[in-house]
Amino acid sequence: MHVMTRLGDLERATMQAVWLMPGPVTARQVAEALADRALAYTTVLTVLTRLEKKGLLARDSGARAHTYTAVGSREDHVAVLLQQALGQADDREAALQHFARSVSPAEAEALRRALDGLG
Amino acid sequence: MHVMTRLGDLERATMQAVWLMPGPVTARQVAEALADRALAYTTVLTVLTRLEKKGLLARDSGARAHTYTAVGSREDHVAVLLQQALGQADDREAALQHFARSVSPAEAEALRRALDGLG
DNA sequence: TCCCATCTCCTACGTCCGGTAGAAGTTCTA
DNA sequence: TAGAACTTCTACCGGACGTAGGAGATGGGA
Repeated sequence: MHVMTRLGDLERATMQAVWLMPGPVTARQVAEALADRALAYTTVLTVLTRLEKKGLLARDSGARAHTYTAVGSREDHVAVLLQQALGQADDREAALQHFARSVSPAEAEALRRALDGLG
Repeated sequence: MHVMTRLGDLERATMQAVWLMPGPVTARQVAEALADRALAYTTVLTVLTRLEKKGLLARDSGARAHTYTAVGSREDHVAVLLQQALGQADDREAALQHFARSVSPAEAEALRRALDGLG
């Protein structure tokens, strides 16, 4: 997965929409999901194309209306973002320690469980 | 610490330089630290000003040559970035679990220790 | 005291990214 | 076959950043 993960607001909202809908999605469906923004259909098309170029969506041009599928899950995406953020650190472990102190108790618990499950 | 805009390459390099040097720093010192980039002095000035506007640096205009100090540590900064990344998640705990599986063993260990130290 | 080196401030320009969308061309369908 | 629905190409605009010059202020040395 490349490092092209810099998303704008609309791009983010588009990804959310795609992640929420099950299976491959058409531009029209995305447009409807983003109906509150009252975007031109072609705007949605453009955004989908850009997201494909960024490697976040895969396009199936088979049918008349092309369909798009998220390449990774939302959690995968966030994991990448987290890794990128961590990449800014000089001392990754120190940064993680700071971070650990900044999460909620429930999140700390979730982290503990995940770490325990690593084997 | 509010939500700061993203940092560009030069801005990031500037922050690194400031974090590496102890105590308040003058523009000239930063310029020297970034000597490999052969920047105009005023370029450094501009970047420092922008970083101040973004809340990452604090300026002391007392002396003839103003001095700049990092508002937070590099680890603080990374912690904020990590929180921001986490903010993209729908299910924060699930995202953390994915993340936990993506860190190195040493980092996992550091995380465990930090979590244990939370009390 | 006077001049130069140094500093700050303001302004600006070019570029890239992201939001937004129209025009034109293609294809399905009633 | 006409119109609806789709795709492709191109474009414009604003904001963020990298980059920097000119103008004005000022301290230190000759």
